[in-house]
Amino acid sequence: MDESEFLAGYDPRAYPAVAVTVDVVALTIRGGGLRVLLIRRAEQPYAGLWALPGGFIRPEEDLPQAAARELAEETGLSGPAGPSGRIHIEQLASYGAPERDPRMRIVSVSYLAFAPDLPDPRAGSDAADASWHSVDKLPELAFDHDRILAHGLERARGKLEYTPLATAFAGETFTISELRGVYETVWGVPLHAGNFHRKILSVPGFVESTGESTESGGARGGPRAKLYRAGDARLLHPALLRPAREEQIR
Amino acid sequence: MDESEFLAGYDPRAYPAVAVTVDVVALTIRGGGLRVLLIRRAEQPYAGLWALPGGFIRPEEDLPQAAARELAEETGLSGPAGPSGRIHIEQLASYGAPERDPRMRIVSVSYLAFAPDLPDPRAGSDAADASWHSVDKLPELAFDHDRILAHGLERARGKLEYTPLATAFAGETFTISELRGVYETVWGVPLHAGNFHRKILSVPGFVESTGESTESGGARGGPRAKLYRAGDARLLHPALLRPAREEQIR
DNA sequence: ACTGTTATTCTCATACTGAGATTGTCTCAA
DNA sequence: TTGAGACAATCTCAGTATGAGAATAACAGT
Repeated sequence: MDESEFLAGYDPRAYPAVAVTVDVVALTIRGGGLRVLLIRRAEQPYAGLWALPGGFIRPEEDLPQAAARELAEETGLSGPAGPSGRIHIEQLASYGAPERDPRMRIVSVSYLAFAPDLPDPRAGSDAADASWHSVDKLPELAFDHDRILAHGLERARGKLEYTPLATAFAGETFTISELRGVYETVWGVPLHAGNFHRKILSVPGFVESTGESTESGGARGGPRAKLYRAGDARLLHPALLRPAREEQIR
Repeated sequence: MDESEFLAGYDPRAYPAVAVTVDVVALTIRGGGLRVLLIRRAEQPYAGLWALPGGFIRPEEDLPQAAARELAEETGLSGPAGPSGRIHIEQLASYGAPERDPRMRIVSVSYLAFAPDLPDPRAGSDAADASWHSVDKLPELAFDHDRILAHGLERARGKLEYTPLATAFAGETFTISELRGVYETVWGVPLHAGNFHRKILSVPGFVESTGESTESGGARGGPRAKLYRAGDARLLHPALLRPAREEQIR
């Protein structure tokens, strides 16, 4: 059945109510680990459990706007147009199983956000608590948010392979080692420092030199490192692939 | 605002009505070209224009079910669980700009479907007409369906690179040349036959030999070709990359 | 039988990757 | 002040993958 025909013949209000929400998988790197923003639910159902930040779309806003607003409400930061200007937001997927919310039919459009070390969240008026959780030791999540989060993590890991988005987790300028740390943290595997260095500098447009170096060597020694900023490439070519895992292929 | 709080305090019916539809970008290869299933709209708005098949989700069905149903209604074929068993369906993205439908707020969850040479569509009771259109010469489309279709095409082209989905466009068994034809058709570029052959056979799990060959040579000559079927790989490693286009990278 | 087509296999030069080693700078603690 | 360890940056080398072209042979049609 086509939209227009439906609408021509029925009063929308007479149809079973469907609500649309956005849920945001917001990732950042803090304390050496990959973390996701979670809020503790104050109300039933799943009161007391942790959940992804999200909420209903408003009548006048587009989906990406709703996602940026929900994220801003929890972190105080805005998206690409905002003051920080360095948050990447992209649509992830939609979930609409009839029983995913026990009260009514809710279709959730999920978004994935990356950003460099974000500040502590401020609990919104509607959330009992909000904080960054290591993705390695997650609490039980409300609704199907565990599935959404797993999808977001897999997307983030994949995106590092063929886009320069790892730079979105780093500061304005960064060293090759810091960038390698981003990859190692998100992928959870150690990388060969020499090969990584060679690769980053050989991919056109990934990074560009600032001409500067760090003020001092590393905390435990080592020479000063050259500083880079994100380049103008939108896709990495050739891609920077994760070590292949056989179980992932079959 | 969180879902539960909203629901605890408000009657959903009092909120602005939102409707959720699924729209399907169904691709097949016919007549040597890549084609998409379109239906001609019978009703306002955009009456007479072509649009992607789609419609409202039903209260008891999940999103993928709704997509499979919409596709089946137009083609008479079902998805992976159906009799044909060879149709691939995956979620594409969601679109929810407030003004994308002039009558009310509609959020559309789009799906992408691939299948081998599908039969002519049967016009549903709700559509004036339905047919396969070459993606190279498309008519004007209703709503934002041009954008959705463009997204679907780009997704399909990308998926051929790192998944064995090209086999979903071919029959149960196929020759390496037929598979190459799928890539050339979807990507719109000629590929080196020898290198393609080497590549396909060297990627583990992409295809497996049936031990058979074609009954006769090609229509215009040439030896009989060996027949293969889809292998058990879910990801191609290493990937089969399109010739890089500089404009795509920056 | 002859010509043109196409499947399949090779060759070879170039590019990319993983693993390991080298060089030199820097921090820290004895 | 000096020695030990950490680390940035570069290099080597073998193995693997890719692009381009060519060779071989089986087949259809004339």
